[in-house]
Amino acid sequence: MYIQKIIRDNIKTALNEIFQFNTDNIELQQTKKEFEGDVTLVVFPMVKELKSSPKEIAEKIGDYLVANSSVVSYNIVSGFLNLLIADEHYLSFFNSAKENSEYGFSDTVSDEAVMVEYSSPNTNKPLHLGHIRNNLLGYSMSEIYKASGKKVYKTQIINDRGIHICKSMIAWLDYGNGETPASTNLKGDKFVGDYYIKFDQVYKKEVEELIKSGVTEEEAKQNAPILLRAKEILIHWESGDMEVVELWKKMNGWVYEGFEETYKNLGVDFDSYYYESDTYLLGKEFIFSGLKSGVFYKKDDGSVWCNLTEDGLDEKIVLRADGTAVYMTQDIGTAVQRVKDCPDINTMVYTVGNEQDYHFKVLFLILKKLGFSWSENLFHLSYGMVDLPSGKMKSREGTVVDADDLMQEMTSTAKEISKSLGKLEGLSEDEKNNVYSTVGLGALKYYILKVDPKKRILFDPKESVDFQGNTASFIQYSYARIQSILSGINFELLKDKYDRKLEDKEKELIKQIDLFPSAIAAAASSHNPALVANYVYDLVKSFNSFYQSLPILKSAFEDKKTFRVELSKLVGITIKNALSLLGIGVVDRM
RNA sequence: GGCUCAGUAGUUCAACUGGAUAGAAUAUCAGAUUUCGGCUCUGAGGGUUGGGGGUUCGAAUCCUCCCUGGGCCA
Repeated sequence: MYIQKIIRDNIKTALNEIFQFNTDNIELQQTKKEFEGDVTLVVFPMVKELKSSPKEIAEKIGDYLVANSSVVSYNIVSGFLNLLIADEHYLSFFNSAKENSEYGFSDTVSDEAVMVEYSSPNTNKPLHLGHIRNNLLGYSMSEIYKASGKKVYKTQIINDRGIHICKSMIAWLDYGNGETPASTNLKGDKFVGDYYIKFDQVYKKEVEELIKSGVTEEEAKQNAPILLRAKEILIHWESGDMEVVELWKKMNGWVYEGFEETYKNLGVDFDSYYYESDTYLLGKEFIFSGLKSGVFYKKDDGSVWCNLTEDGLDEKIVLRADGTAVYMTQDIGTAVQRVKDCPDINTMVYTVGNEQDYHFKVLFLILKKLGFSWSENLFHLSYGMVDLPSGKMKSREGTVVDADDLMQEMTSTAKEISKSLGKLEGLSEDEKNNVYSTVGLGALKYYILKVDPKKRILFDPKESVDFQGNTASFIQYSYARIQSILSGINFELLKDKYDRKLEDKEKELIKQIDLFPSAIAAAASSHNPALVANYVYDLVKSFNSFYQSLPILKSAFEDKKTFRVELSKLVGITIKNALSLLGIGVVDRM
């Protein structure tokens, strides 16, 4: 049982008994260092309701708590009630948590599931830095939901159809000479991506030549021969032309192999996959039922629209005049399909960049108007762009940071640093490589996840490999240090009873550990992994302060030493568990 | 033009979603230690929270006008 929760309950009873007042709005916070106490109740919010002065209310609650709970004393500073909690309370919490290697994770699983969509790439080019942020956010949120007791489905929708893949196809037909990823020793997604680039080069050249021959720029852009042929392929694909479909399958297959490798390296995975080629025709049935119920209306040209002006938005097209689907149509259909596939879903999270904020606002509103019960619990996990110092990333201009290259770079930087520290003697080559990638990728993941998703990140590769400061390496290092402390301990000599007053640093550390579950809950409800990242950083700082001022001796068998060793161990478990929610691993030595 | 998100120490980020004197790291500076400077400790300075106005016991946070930047929509 967690300390803050117990105090919260105690205060509730106190309010009920003294004032016959019931509320869930109890504002607790950690007491600031300058004041005496452990937990602070802010009494201002109840002043109005209770029609009494803050001081009077605080006194009454304080007296009640001292008499009826583990609060030993209190003080009041202008409407802040600072409560001092008995050591035994911390010790009993500590005793119940210390052997639990799953500490912090919920041990019950809700019947209701949340589906998290992330990654969702196009199949014409490799994953880049933007996808990395997307994947890390999606994966991390999934793990955080799980830890908070939710059942989770991880999924993605792959944009496998359309003109972009046809461009790669036509370029491969023209210039591929029958080469394959295997024959060129290239990763499948890179291989296909190269033909997309090839297409663009040829296209630009053709446009230039057309302009020289006297055609206007606009016309040239639309009528370049290679583009016309790509469009033709798309039409063949849509009519189910066997030859085209086979080629399409083959090339997408290469891409998927490449993607899987990247996902594996990044440490993310999925429970299911949706493909646009399966879903792009979905959704029309709901347009028709929406027309009947008056949610949508038809314009003279036959296109179908949704009027959202009453909700402060504008009108939105949901079906084209020729009866073909737009993105909105598909997304409606896909959402319904997902609930059909997994009936226990009651929440869906879409991890998509903030350039689509408006799209999702509209989508959620339309689903609500169509009357789906689950539409109340849709969330767009929107994130800012990852910029480079040199400017915005554009796939055609070659300034993208490729996901695989970046991961490789991070790993080799970690290798250089580890080598110069030289603490990995005696490990096998495999073990060493594991350390390098855990540290290198950890640095990347933490650097990205510690930032509020809404904000844009200026990604400076140089700075990201700076291992000083608020970084994963710093946290991983603390974990490794704890393991090295534990490795010298004879656990059979340890005592299991501690009868003494806690020292400040010890208490501070226990308090910090105690906050882990609430950090998870907060991260889950605000859809923000950065809260977990900041939590673990604070924990490590508390630990370092504890570690520096209180000796932890290797031959621990006295009360004090035993206690500190076991406390360090629990800190290690907590760090490991918290990092795992961010997809970051730990190592015993580094 | 309309909508929307962001703006916090020199820099990168926090601030438990309205709570106490806005905190860390990094950079800078000053001490300590010594092996010429690097590593490690200790400490200091650094802020009109983009700007003005409002709401209340209390505002970085909420409302309202501007300014700057990003993104959508025509």
